[in-house]
Amino acid sequence: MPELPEVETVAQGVNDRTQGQRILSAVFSRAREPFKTDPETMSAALAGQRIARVHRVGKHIVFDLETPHRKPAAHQFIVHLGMTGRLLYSHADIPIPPHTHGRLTLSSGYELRFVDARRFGRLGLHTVEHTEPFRGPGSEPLTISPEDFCALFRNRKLSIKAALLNQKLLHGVGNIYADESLFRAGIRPTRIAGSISHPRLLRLHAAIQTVLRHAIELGGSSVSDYVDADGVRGFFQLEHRVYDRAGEPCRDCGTEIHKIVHAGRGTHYCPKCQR
DNA sequence: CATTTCACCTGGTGGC
DNA sequence: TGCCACCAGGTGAAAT
Repeated sequence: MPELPEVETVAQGVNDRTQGQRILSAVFSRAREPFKTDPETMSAALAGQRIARVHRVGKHIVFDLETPHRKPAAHQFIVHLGMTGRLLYSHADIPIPPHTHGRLTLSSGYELRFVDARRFGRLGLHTVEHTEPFRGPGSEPLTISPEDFCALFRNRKLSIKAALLNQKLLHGVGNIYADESLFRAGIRPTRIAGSISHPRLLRLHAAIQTVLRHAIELGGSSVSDYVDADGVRGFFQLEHRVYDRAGEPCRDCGTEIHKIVHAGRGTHYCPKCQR
């Protein structure tokens, strides 16, 4: 499932391949609305624009656009991959895969295709005129200061895992990286967030940044069917310490990794290393 | 307001 | 081998 490292990988790949290209046309299927903006409005807003830059904000892929005269466009194009969404940079001759809900035809003869079997992904426009650029719902895990990070959890009565999954606090961390970060920080996922000591939270801040950076270097985790803009899988799943390792020995102490359902999600931890 | 639960969706998987 | 119930989880709405 695409979380921050996977979204970062896709955004970088799309930026490398499409920066500077013009969008000749944009078409979106009407079937059952994976859209925050209606398809006609999006098509009209995107056609003829030039892709100035593609980058990541939280789990969102953000397209900065320019008009043909290189002036900032009125909108940013926002893509959220949900669970199974893919943004594929494919030559127009390549057959269109099933579950393709959107296609941007580019000046290079290639297309950017939004493919999403489970339809949890979303496409939309963010209006830039008269307002600020898209900022996402929460703070950026890779740039938040240690003190601001600790303040997010002060007096919170929910578990640290539930807090990490709440995108309004920290955006970009999902189920895999929450479990992996908590293992590396030695924190039980069910611990009440507000009860964790300051030094331990600082350790979590560092663990999250280390894990996310390492995962980006390896192109993300391909646990279900995640692939990047070129259809290539990531390798961070080989570095997982707890996620999807229920019953296997902890790499640090040999204890069996436990799996429970917590905060509505499969939650993996080492009962000895994480208190 | 803060927190928890649940529906959405369908391909892959495990059990028989 | 084949079939089918069930699981996976990001998000937002509804419930508590």
